[in-house]
Amino acid sequence: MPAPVALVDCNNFYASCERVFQPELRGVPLVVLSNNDGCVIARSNEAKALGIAIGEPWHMVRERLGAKIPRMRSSNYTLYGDMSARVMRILADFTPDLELYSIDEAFLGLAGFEQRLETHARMLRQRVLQWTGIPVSVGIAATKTLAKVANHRAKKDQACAGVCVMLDGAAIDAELGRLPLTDIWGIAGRLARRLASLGIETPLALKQTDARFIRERFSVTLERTVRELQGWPCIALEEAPPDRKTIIASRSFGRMVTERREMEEAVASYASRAAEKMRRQQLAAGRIMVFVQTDPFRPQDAQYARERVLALPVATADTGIIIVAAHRALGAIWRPEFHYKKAGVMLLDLVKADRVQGGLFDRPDSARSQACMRALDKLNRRFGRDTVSYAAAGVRPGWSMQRGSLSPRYTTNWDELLTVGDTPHQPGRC
DNA sequence: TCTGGGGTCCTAGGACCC
DNA sequence: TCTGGGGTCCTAGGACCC
Repeated sequence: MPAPVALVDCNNFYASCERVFQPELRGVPLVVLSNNDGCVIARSNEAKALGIAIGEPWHMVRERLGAKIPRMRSSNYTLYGDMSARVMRILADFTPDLELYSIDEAFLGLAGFEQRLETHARMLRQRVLQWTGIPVSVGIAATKTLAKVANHRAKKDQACAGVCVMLDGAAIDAELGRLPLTDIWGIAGRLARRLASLGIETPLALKQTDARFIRERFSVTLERTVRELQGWPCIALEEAPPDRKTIIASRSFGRMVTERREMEEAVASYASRAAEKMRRQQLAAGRIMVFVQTDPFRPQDAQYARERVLALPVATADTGIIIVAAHRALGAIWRPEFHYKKAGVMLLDLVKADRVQGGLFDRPDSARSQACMRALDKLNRRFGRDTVSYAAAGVRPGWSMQRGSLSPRYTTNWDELLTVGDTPHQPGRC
């Protein structure tokens, strides 16, 4: 019998966070909106009852509900991150085996608590509510996938009062027979349709399917889901979060961008944000990708979407270099004739910074550092303001360079890269 | 001049998660 | 008029190199 695992999930997390500090939002329909107040990303129970869907455009909600329009808040990720950290610190008091799964969810290994699972869970729930004001639901089962199912039940079934321990075989099967396939972790619309076409229409039917058959017809991932439904843990608790493999900074624009200069500023700021995130995680990037796209919701406009990947000469966490490289990548895909709705910067091939044996700057007065600073100056002059500060660019000693330890495929020429500021755009050339 | 296999990289897209 | 952002994993064709 494997140790039980709990999934703790904050109810309507973003909406609940807003309510903690704004009591007038309690008990009324409330939605939290995405960037530019574009669409709904969180709903209170009262808003769910109005039939508002996640991802529904805000303007459509307003049109549809007219006088019954819910309260709304623009999203505030700083607040949510802070509240999340507070909740997670409390959870850590309830188990030594904690996996922070997302901003509002955590898995808890409960080895040693087998005899008092329910009371333990109720204490946890009570303390989180009392100390943070955030209501949570707790689902406990033999595997992560089943803990998700139990959590779902804890949320939906009033009788559970927020906690559901699901360890009894008959009770599990009854629940799995009731749910749609898409309520199972890892199964969305496409997979559910493919399964249904084989006569597998409920999680219970999936559980009773031969796992090897599933691996052959689908994938090893879905096979794991089957075994997890059967009660065999296949997805381990990951207490130390794995390092990120990519970091993205992107935004939809509030209005169409048509000027290259405007796009350059946007991309520079995304590059800078992505690099900051990366340095916070002690990582360095081997490649950078920049993408731009028009508005797919305007079919009457000419559509265009391109991305350009650029290998950096060495893996680096240096904001200045990232910005210069992003600028260069943008030059390769920019076409003046389109109206752009979105752009972004992705950092790829991330490696531990301490294994890089150096980002770019061995000494601030090295030739390369000087070249980079000149490139930054050029960018700043071009944009007419301090787009990139040296401090933000991380121009400082602390990384010593050792080319020999780096992958030989990072062969881009720095001198070429750093002249980006004044090379005119040449189609097809990067 | 013709033949071919294997490997990596780039670009693009799909499916899933929160 | 108004349609999110940040992730993971996988697939596939073509370019290019050896």
